[in-house]
Amino acid sequence: MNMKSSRSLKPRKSPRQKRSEQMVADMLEAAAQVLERHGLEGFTTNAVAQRAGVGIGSLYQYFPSKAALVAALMRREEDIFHAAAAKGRDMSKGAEGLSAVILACVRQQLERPELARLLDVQQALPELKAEVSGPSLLLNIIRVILDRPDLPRQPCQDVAARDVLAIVRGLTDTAGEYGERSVSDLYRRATAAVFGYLEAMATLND
Amino acid sequence: MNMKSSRSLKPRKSPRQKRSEQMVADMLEAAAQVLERHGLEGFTTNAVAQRAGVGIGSLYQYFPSKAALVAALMRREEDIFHAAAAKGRDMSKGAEGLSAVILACVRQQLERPELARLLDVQQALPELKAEVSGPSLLLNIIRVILDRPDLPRQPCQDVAARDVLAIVRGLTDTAGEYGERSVSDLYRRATAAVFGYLEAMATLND
Amino acid sequence: MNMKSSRSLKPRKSPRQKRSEQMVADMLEAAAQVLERHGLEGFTTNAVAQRAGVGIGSLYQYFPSKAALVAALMRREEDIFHAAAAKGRDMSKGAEGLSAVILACVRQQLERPELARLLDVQQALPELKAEVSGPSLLLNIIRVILDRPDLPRQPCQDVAARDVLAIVRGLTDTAGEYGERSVSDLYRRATAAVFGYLEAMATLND
Amino acid sequence: MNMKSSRSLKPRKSPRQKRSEQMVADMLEAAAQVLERHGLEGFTTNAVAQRAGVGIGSLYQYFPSKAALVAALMRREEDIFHAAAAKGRDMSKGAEGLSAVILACVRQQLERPELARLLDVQQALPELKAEVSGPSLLLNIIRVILDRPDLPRQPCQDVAARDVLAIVRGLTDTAGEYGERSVSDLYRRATAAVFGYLEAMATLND
DNA sequence: CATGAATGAGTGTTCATTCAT
DNA sequence: CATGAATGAACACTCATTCAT
Repeated sequence: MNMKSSRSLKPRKSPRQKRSEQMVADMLEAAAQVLERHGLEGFTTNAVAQRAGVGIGSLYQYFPSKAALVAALMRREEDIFHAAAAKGRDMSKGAEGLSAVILACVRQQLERPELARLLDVQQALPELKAEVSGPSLLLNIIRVILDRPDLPRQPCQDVAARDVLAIVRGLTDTAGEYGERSVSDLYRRATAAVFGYLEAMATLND
Repeated sequence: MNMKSSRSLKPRKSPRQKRSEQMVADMLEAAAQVLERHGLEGFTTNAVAQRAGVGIGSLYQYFPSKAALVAALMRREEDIFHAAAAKGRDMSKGAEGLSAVILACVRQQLERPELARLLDVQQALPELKAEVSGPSLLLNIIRVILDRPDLPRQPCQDVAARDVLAIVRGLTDTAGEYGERSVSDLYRRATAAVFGYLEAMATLND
Repeated sequence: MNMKSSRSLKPRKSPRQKRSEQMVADMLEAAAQVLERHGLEGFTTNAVAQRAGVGIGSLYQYFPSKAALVAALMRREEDIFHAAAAKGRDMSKGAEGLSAVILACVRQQLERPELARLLDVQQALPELKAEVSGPSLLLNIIRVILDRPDLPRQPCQDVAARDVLAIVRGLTDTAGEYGERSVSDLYRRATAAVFGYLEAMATLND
Repeated sequence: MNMKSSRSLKPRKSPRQKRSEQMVADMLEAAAQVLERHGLEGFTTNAVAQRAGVGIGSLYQYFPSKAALVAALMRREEDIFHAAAAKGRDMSKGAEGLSAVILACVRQQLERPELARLLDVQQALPELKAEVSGPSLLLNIIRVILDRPDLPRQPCQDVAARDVLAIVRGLTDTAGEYGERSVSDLYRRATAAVFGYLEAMATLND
């Protein structure tokens, strides 16, 4: 993982044309697959290019560096995620909204567990720290939902939101490692943990 | 991170003599420090040897590969951990025991957050997957504690134990990332999450 | 600087039409500017095309290779040069003629010092060695001038002509490196060196 | 010629031991030969290592970068040079001293013409500009010699010294390009040029 | 046994050149 | 013709590992 630093992580060309868009999408999917199948060790730019069926040079036309590729992949996953989670935000009942978000997390994780885990790891790399919006979008959504009146009042919304995410992430990551496949089962447990936490915290504060 | 695979990860020599024992300990601590201070990127065998004040050759005398070094480091952390957690197992009250384990986890994490996080990451490397006893020791302890009559009955003790650990891990890792320093605060939240989860799961099953 | 070898260095099309002529000129000037501003390191065909405001493909339509582009640029500089030097050849007095040539050299050098220096360097590339007419045109002019009766007789006109050029080149290149800007000053010194050499050589031979 | 920048150009280890010294010497000689035989194009770190009969890794143990290797090679040539030139400084007669220096230059150049020329070229690379002491040592020697009373007084010693070197460099480089082999012949001409210049400059100033 | 010089496969990245549009 | 996306050979450099001393 030797990436040249100090370089923009933005994709090189805004893919306006259909061709480019498709190419970028292909490369990202290839990156995702290489990461899943061969792990961090096998995750080389050349491998990604090969899997995408393009020359290594092409990859570098769209992503100025390996770090940029990883960042873009993270953004992609974020976006899928965010779309699902956003629905939760629009629900009037906080409990329903939160459940929807949790379900989205569980689904995402169980669909591509290795990918999710490895991206989580990468997020801590110095080059990526700032670049990627991080889970802040998701955090914001959760913060908003936690404000709904039907949910137990939390001592600190920020911390609560962060913890909710942390709990779900811990559960899903571990589930992924153990090869769990059942969405409904994991969903049930994650919900239990989150709501259990929220209630316990609310009680604690009285 | 290019490690030759298919190689035993056991230390090369059972360090019977005092000198050797000390050396191994020094190397492990050096590895821990390099990992903490310079991250995955800077975690090279040469750097570890240098920090330990020994030749690279010596390092390879005690650890047949980088993976073995990492494995040993994990075992070391495990052991520290296990010692603390074991006390929880010996308490009669399940709630107290579980709290003790949680406290140990939180302490461990907040003491050397980066180290814990990075080791977590490495745990998934194929070479290490099987080798390291994994969190199973800890898991066993938790399983035993969950059997105590004062704790809510769980549908499946194994899954519950795993989830408890996952929840704590998620919370502590995230806390580490956010630079949290307060043991008591994090401990309170982790306890809330775990007990909240256990109760919710017990209720769910009725 | 990875140029495919064994390829004609002649421009691909004799630019009969105005448009083409202009394009070739633009490209050459772009090449000159890139070379000056970004040095050998930044002198890439893509950079040249971009600066010229044309597609990289167009550049290759007019120059079959990077070497050909460099060769053409050399020829361009040669030509500018030659025009100035030719005036010297038409003067009746040898001393005046030679002075005119020297002045032309000095001017050329101080105007675009980096360009001149870098082209000098390239001249030695194997692909360019033969292709470029070389300084032979200039050499011829100097040979002719050295024949004028008012100049000291040289043991060997060919060598003398070559040396004269070498001396001027050495002085101007060095001056360029040191950032000299005064034409008159450098001109004075170059004249001194050249005439000093001619006289000394003539004396030597008596 | 893509060298990572911002890196010390000092050799990595001061070769105190015989082995290291020999190795460094071998690598430098290998670098010189590759540069001579294959030109700038073929001058790759791998080629140098291969010619030296060592692994590429070894090369990088002694030189932290390609630029450092080039710098060291320059210093080596400098030193050989300097030793020869220093003798000229110790002669009482300025004319003799200067002649000795010129002879040294000519010899050096005709011995390994390509090497000298290519190193001259590299000297202008940004990474090397400051690092290499440059011709300043030689310049200093010449400055000192020019002070001898038997040599014509110059308007500016600094400029004169620089010009003397420039003239010799111009002549020797060109001679190298034309494949000249006769030291005595080139020496005669270089002397003529230098002394001719000095006298002419002295006269000019009266 | 300790050492660290030596190794070289493997990494990220560049850039001259081609060719389908 | 003009274009620029695509290509891939080649490069500088790293680091896990070995082995002669």
